[in-house]
Amino acid sequence: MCTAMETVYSDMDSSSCDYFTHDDEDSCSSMHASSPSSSIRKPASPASDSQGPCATDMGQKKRRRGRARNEATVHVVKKNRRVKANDRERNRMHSLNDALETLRTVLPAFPDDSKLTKIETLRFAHNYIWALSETIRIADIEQRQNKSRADASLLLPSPCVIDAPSPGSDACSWSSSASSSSSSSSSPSYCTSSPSSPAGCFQTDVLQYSYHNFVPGMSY
DNA sequence: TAGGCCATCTGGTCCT
DNA sequence: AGGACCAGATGGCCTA
Repeated sequence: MCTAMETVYSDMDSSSCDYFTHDDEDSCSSMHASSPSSSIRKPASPASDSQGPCATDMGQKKRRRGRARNEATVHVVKKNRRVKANDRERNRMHSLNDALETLRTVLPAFPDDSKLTKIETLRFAHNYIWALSETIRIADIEQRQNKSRADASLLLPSPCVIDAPSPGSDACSWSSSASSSSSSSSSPSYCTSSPSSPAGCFQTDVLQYSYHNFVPGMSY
């Protein structure tokens, strides 16, 4: 980690970077202090400030030296601003990665699969949402058909048939169970439904499909 | 060793 | 003015 950073910084010192020129000896150390482990950076101490090119002798060339000091100050201000921006950007990317990691925990985990990459996570999440939507849609159609069949034949309604879909109802059982089970563990959520249900068969198929294929009509 | 993935830095742009 | 967001560049690590 540190070696990589050192390489980057050393390379940048030798490049045409405006903020880290060759006379900027402390740029590397200050950047190291802004590593992800510590956001506390060592401020420019008065001692190091006094070691500047114009700190000791403010004699005859006072005006000229004053201007040089101004330039140095502007340089330091720019550098500090850059360091702060880098720190914010790092934190922003970390929060983005945290969100991605949270998304991974919600997605069903398949055995012998290594960690999904970022792009795989996003694509699988898209497909997974599509699969869940399809499952709910199919289950809803199925439920309506059962109800109309029961009404037509004047038979007693099946115990599991409900009149109106509601949160937690059978029509939504898989999606809710999937979300609840996968939120607490990484076990495959497609095993939580009743295997005898056609929707259950569909959900497994559609989940496998969502994992291994692209959603129809989806462009990347 | 090439290629994929990732973390980080950087400068530009937009927004508040 | 400063922060958020973005895309490009760069270099390290890992794997086939």
